[in-house]
Amino acid sequence: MGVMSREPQLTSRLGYLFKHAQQVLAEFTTPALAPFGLTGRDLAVLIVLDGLGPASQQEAAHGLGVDRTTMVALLDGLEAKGIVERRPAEEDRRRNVVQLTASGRQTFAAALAASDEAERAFIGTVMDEDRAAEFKERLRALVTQERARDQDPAG
Amino acid sequence: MGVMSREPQLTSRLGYLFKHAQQVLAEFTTPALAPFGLTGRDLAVLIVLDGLGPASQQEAAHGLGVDRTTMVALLDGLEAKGIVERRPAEEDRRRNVVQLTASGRQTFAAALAASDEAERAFIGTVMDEDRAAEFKERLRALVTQERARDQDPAG
DNA sequence: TATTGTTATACTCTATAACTATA
DNA sequence: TATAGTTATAGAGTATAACAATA
Repeated sequence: MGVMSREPQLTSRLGYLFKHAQQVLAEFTTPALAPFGLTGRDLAVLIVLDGLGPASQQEAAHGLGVDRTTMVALLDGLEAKGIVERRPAEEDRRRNVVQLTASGRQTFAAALAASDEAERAFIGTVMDEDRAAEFKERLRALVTQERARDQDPAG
Repeated sequence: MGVMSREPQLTSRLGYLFKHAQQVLAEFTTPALAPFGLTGRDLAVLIVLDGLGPASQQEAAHGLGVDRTTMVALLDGLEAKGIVERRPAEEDRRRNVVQLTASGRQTFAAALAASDEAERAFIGTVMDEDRAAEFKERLRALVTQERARDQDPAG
C-alpha cells in the first residue's frame, strides 16, 4: 500500500519512520537482488557465513541473530540454489559445516555489490555522502545506544 | 535475543540498522506504554483516530495504512478497554463511527506523553537535540525520498 | 545426559475471499 | 450491484517442544 494521506502526527514518530524506512529501502534492494535469486534475508545469511568462514548452523544462526530452527529453512533454500553446501563435521558428526560454494562466492560478491548500489541509490538522492555517513553513524549509535562519534576525522 | 558478537559486516548495513533501531526503540516504548495497557500499535491507531476525529473504520484503516480487516481486531481490543467506542453512523448504517471515549482521550494523552518521553530517552543519550532533529529530518526525507532540508532555520 | 540438526506445532501479523447488512 | 464491517482462511516469519543421531 502507498503512503498517501497518512496522519501527519503518525508519520513524524520514530517507530513509523524506522518501519517505513525499512520498507522503502526494500523497494530498492529487493529488485536489485532478484536477478541473483536472493532475498535480503538470504544476503544477510551469506554476509554472516562469509564473515565466519566454515561454521556450524548454530554459529551461523547466532551470527544472524535467529534461532537455529530458523536457520534450517534459510540454508535449505541457499543449498538448493547451489550457493552454500553442508557436510557433517568430521570431528563432531552432530554438526554440519556450512560454507559457500565456489559459484556461491561469485554470486554473493555480485549480489553484495548490487545491494550496496541499491543502498546508495536509496540514500543518494536524499543527502550527500558526508551527511549519509553522519546519518549512518548516528543510526549505528542508536542501535548500540552508544554516544555518536560525529565529525571524527580519523573515523 | 541480545546483539552480542553479530557479524560486523552485517551490522553496518542499512537494512540491519533500521530493523534493530526499531527493536531497540521498542525496548523503550513498550514498557512505557504497558501501564496504560497499550501497545505501540494501539497508540498508532489512537494517533490516527485523534487526527481524524470521528471516522469510519475504513478511514481509520487508511490513515494507519492497513487493510480494513486488520483494523477490526485493533478496534476490538481498544473498545474492550473502553478507550474507543463504535456506533452505527446515522446517515449510513453500514458504517461505524469510531471515536475516543472521554476516558480514552485521557489515557491517550498520558500514553502519548509517556511514549514521547521514551523516544527522547532512546535518542537523548546518543546525541544532542540539534543532531536528533537533524537525524529525524533525514530519516523523514529517506522515507519520502525527498531531498533533506537540513539547517533550514525557518523549519 | 547434553548438544546439533530437524520436524511439528503454534503464535503473530497481515492480507484475500467470502459472508451480512445495508445502500 | 456496490460498500462497510466481519469472519474464515492462508501466508510469511518466527519461536518452543519434541525427536533422532551423536557426543
